Parts: sequence; C-alpha cells; structure tokens
Amino acid sequence: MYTIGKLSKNTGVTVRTLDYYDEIGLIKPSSKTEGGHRLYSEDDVMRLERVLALKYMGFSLEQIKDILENSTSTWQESIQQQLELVKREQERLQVLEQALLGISYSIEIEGEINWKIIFSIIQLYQQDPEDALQQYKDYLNDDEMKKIMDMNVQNMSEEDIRNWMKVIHDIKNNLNINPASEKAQQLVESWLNQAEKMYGNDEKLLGDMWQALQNLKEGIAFYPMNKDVIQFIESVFIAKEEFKK
Amino acid sequence: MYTIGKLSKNTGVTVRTLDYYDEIGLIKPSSKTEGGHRLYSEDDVMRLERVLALKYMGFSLEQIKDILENSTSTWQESIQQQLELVKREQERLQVLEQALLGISYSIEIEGEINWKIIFSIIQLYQQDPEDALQQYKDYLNDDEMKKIMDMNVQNMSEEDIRNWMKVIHDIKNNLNINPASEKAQQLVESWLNQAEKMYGNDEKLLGDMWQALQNLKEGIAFYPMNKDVIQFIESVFIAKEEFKK
DNA sequence: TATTGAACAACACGTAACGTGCTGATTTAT
DNA sequence: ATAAATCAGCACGTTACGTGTTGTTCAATA
Repeated sequence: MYTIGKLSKNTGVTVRTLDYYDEIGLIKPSSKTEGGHRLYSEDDVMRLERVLALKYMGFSLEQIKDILENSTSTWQESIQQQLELVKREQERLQVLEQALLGISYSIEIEGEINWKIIFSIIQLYQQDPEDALQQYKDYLNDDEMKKIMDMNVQNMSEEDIRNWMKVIHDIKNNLNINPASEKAQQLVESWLNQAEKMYGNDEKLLGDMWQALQNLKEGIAFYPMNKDVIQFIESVFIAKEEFKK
Repeated sequence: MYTIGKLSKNTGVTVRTLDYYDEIGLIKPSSKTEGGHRLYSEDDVMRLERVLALKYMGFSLEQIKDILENSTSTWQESIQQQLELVKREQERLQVLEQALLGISYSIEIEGEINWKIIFSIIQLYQQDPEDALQQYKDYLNDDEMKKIMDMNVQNMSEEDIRNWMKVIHDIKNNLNINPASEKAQQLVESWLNQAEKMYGNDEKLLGDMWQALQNLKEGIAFYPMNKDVIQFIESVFIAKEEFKK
C-alpha cells in the first residue's frame, strides 16, 4: 500500500495529477486510512502504469477511461484510429514545414516581409494539390498532371527550393537588361538547369508547362514566377535563336 | 467599414473569435457606431489576415501580438524557431507512430494485449537511441554502433517489423521442439533471412551482435527477442553443425 | 504521551483559444 | 413605428493539470 506521496515519487507523476485522476474517477485508491488519506494498492499502480502508457500513445484521459473499461475488443480499433491521427498530423506538419521554409527563403532573399507572398504560399498549401493544378488542366494531359503531382514541392529538397527562389529573384532584379547579353543568357541557363533538376528532363512536359504558364493570369502554383519573369525568359530564348541564325 | 458580422462572413472567422481578439487587444476595431457597435476598417482587415497567416504557421496569439508589434528584425528568428518546433514535433510523431505500429502488431500476432510488451516498447522509444545502445558497448566497436544506429527501427519498413515480430513469435511458440528437426531448421532460417534483410549482411556485425545478445540480461533493445529465443536459435545452429559432421 | 514537522485532503483560481448560450440594446427593413 | 435581425457584454464550459492556501492527519522524536 502506497500513500499518494510515495506513489508520486515511485512513478514520477505529480501528486496533483493523481489528485486529478482520482477526481475524474480514472484512478481511485482502493482504500483509505481512518483520517481519509488515500492508499494505493499494487493493482492501482498497474492501472496507473497502463494509463501512462496510453497517455504516451496520445489518447485523451476520456478515451483512456473508455479503453480501460471496455475490454480487448476495441483495442485494435483504438490504435488504428490513433495511427490515423498521427499520420494526418504528420502530413499537416510536412506541409507547414514547407510553407515556413518558403517564407523563410522569401524573407532571406527579398530582404523584407512580403505579405502577398506569404498569403500566396499559405493559399498554395491550404488548397489540396489537386485544386492547385486545376488551372493547368487545359494545357496538360492526365499523365502530365499526374507526373507533376507526384513531384510537387513536397518532394523537393530545401536546397532546390532555395535555389529556385534565388534564381527567379535574380531574374526579377534584371528584367530590363538586354536579352541578348551574356548576363541574360547566364540567368536563363541557371533557371533552365534548376527547372530541369526539379521537374525532370521531360522535354514535352516542360514545353506544355511553359505553354500553360504563358497563358495564365498571375498564377501562384509556380511561385514565385510571374508574367514578367516568363516574358523575360521567353525573350532571351528568342534572342538566342536569332543569334544562331 | 465592416460590421463584425460582415467581417465574419467575409473571412470565415467566427464572431466570437473576433470578439476574443478584441478582448485580448489583438485586433481592436478602429471605430465604433454611436450605439457602440464595432466597425472594422480595411487596415483592420489586413491585420486580421496577417494574424490568420501567423496562426496557420503555428504561432500562439501571444507570439503573434509580439511579432506584429515588433518590426521586421525578429521575423527570421521567429520563423526559424517555429521550424525547429515543427521538426521536433515531427520526430516525436515518427517515434510515436513506430511505437503504435509495434503495439498493433503485437496484439495482432499474440491475439491479446500484453502490457509487458507495451511497456517495453514505450521504454524503448522513450530513451534516446544512444542510451538504448549503451548496453551493447562492451561487445560492439564504434563503427558497428554507428552502423546500427543508422539503421535503427525508424528506417525499417512496416513490412519488416511485421515479419520480424511474426518470425520471433513463431519461434516462441515452438521453443521445445527438437532443434534438429526440419521445422526448427526452417524457423531459424526464416529468422536468419529476416535478420540479414534488416541488419544487412555484415557477417562480423551479426556475429558481434549475437555475442552481445547472449550475454545480456533480458534486454529490450531487440524486442521482442528474449533469452529463450536466443538459446533456441543457438541450439539449432549447434544441431546443424553436428549434422554436418 | 505530548509535541512538532512533514505529508495530506480539499478547495480555488489560472492556463489557451475559443464554443455555446443568454439578456438586453441597437440597427435595419418594412 | 414596429418587427426582425444583428449586436455587445457577460458567464460558464472545455483539457490536463500547475500553483497556492488552509485546515487536518500522520509519523517521528522528546
């Protein structure tokens, strides 16, 4: 028989917590002294350990009460449910991490907080990938859509995202230089390299995506590219072709 | 100028929430009607949107107040902190998922809830991997320790964990059969296959681990193996050697 | 056996971010 | 002007306890 203080020391659970478990009927001491002090039996200790185990697994005290009162039957179900929950939360955190990274890079590169960009990123991540791609459906076929979805931003490395943002930022800072200049050619080459690295070297896919981008209104799905950047790249390509002739 | 109801409809935020934000001074309407009804300006709407963005990023309302009041300087810091938090939470969930999977399999395979096993799993996951391996340090060298840590349970597939538990469970159910029998040889062969699949085919490493396991008191680091299982496997190996001669 | 210090029970209030009512006042539509 | 809709302001509820208080009981010592 343990007093509440001993039990607390043995298990590392605070007295207040045991107090609370008693109060809500989760763990009631199996006997008391004449004066009313609580005495916990070995069985009570076992029950406490089970409660702690279930708590570690992420169940609420309410759920723990249910699980411990009902028998084995619901166990698998409870654990599967908990697994589902954990997986959903993991997905949410994945998305959140990417969003935070994007915002961090945007501040780092642009040197200031651009709320428009932050909203774009959040919107981008809040809608599910299916929806985000809907705007491209006139230009891409089903296979291509699928391919893009498979390699969406979730699968890009931090390094890739950072480079992608950097190269586009560089272009934005040089929109008015001569498209035929050495510098312009270099910028577009960097962009092309990164694009191929991230979206594979499927020529047709890149071409179709390009078509789509040119016809879009200010889309955010390929943040942080915008019309200006697209036009600049286009003009550099044209200048290059001219030069060849 | 929006009344609280219009603002609520436009942004999807409940009136009670705006009520609360007013109460804690996070978003105060910039004017009021004669009768005291709140009127929100465009600026107020912008502020609300920023609050929502920051909330999406996982900041508390207290932190949001700080961030919005202090200027740009702390932004990067806040976001980095948030990223840290998100990453730690992801790790926690990873560990939890593995623990839940282990428990799920143990119930599935043993057909009942084995609290000892559940406690073992939780203990195993609660201590960090470094500590868990300390008990092997007399038998393994640094390189080997490192190798095991790199491929610890986190990197095993669900399939692997499931098979590993199944094969050991099979052995536990047949501890007293003749080590020289066909059945025994089969069991140990399955075990060996799975062990090699999971721990690579580094002969020396497997040998050293085996040494360690034999000398350990009931360890839990290679749950659910125990002394009995180890002895059985050993005896089958010996029987095999005998047979060869 | 009396005393004293430690442990205890029971209660109250606080936490974060609102949800869910409630009453009485104000606005809007008719 | 009157009805209907909206609003402000308040209070209590939620989760899993932490922190602090007061009065009581236990255990060890004199």
